[in-house]
Amino acid sequence: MASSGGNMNTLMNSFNSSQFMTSSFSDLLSDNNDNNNNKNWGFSDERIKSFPMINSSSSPVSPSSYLAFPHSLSPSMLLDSPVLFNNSNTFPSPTTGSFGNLNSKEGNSRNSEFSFQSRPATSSSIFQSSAPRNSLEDLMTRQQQTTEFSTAKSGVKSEVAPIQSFSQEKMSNNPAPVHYCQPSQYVREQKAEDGYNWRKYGQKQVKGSENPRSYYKCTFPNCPTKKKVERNLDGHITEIVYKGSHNHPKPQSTRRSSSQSIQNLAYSNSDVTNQPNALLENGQRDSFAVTDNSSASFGDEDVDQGSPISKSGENDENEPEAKRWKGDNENEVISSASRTVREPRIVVQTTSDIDILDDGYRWRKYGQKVVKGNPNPRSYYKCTFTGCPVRKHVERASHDLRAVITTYEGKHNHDVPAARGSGSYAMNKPPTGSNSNNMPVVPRPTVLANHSNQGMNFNDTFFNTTQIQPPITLQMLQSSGSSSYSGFGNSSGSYMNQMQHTNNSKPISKEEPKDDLFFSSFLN
DNA sequence: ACAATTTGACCAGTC
DNA sequence: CGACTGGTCAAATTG
Repeated sequence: MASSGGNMNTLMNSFNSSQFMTSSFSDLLSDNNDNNNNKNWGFSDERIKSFPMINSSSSPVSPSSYLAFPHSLSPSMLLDSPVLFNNSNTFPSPTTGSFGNLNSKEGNSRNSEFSFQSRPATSSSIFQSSAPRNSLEDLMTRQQQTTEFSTAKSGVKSEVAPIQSFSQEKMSNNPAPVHYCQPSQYVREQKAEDGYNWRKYGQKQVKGSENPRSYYKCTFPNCPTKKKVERNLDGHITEIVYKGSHNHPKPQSTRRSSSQSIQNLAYSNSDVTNQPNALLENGQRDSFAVTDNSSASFGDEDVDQGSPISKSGENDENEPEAKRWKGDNENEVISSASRTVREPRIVVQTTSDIDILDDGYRWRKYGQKVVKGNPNPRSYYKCTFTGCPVRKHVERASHDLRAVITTYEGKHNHDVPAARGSGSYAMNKPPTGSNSNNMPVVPRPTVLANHSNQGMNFNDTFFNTTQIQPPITLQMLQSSGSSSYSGFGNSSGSYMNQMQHTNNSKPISKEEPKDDLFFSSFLN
């Protein structure tokens, strides 16, 4: 995966292809084997692939690898497809956060992996289907049931729904309780693994919950994947949130069955979009987002850890902030009250060699702090548009005072404010000289030129999904060329996510007094 | 002796 | 600017 430019464009082309837009889910599935490069996001008949953002490089995610289902593709279509939540009596290991399938051994691990299989119902399983085909209602019912049961059982409110919901209304209609898990089963499940090796690096008691939260990192060298596991007082996992994508195949030696039945599985970062049933944290739960694993050859791999169910079906209004993992921040798009999810962060350096433009939005400064490693203060800004979750912080690089590092978090849910002067951004403008007002600008990949910040289109579905990726570093920018940003395509999906707010042609800002002053102070 | 886990301290971000 | 919180580090502890 040498470079992202071509790859990115290629994928984007497929991304926007009419075929995809008009294909049924089944069609999409059928394409999976035919064109892995661009459609590896499909599901097999028996299981859902996890679509980990695997690249030959360590790049966690390719922005172009994300695919979202258009609205024309309804959730029910997906649910009617031969994929369902796997029947599972398992429970994730409280120790590893992984999942085991009590009913399966190595031999059938493929099926025991968390999947959307259509299987006969059993009274004890959570995600099992009670009908040959799952309907949206069925799914929602089970989700509701699961949530309620877990709450009743542990006494600890599960603040994120176990499975993504496709419609908020559905969440409140199914009070029927369901047995969650047999104690004996749970013991066994604790032995289960999800196929990856994890190292616990921290544990903490978070505010607002009695449940201790454990932090795990994937032990694979350079793998950025992390997960946090929250357990109730009984030791049962109440929530797992994955962050990042594995950049390696599942270790063979530890490969285990890992049917996943859990109260909550939340994916932050790109993993949210890895899951066909991922709940978009921004509330766009009626949209599916799956990821194209263009470079990975995971054909033999079972569901990646990143494939579990969704994220919290929580409602922004209902979920205590304390339960959210920082980095899930896309929720803020919907609920300005939420605090967290700040992850997709893009670090964009603007130096004397890079054009510095206004990003077109209005910002309110809400904080400033000197962070370790850089004597220069870092300013914190929020987009002033009501309800817009986007934030950014800006700091002057410690190694080069001419360099300004801007980190964007979140996605604008609105257009660029009007009356921003004239002119529009020049994409990939050569790094010559500065613009008229010396305002920082977020460079925009050309491939996103069609992306609208407003509509719930393909890209928006994805972009509103939580995506957590390492920031674009100064080195990345420099090595890839400041004008082309070719490195973004390969290195960070979040880049696109974050850059989306610059996709609209925006006039150069002339009216951001605060920013003007702020940035000018850096640039003068 | 080694690896894994625990846990208090530190840090970044937010209010 | 200080308090608060979640996430991470890393020394200490445990197996």
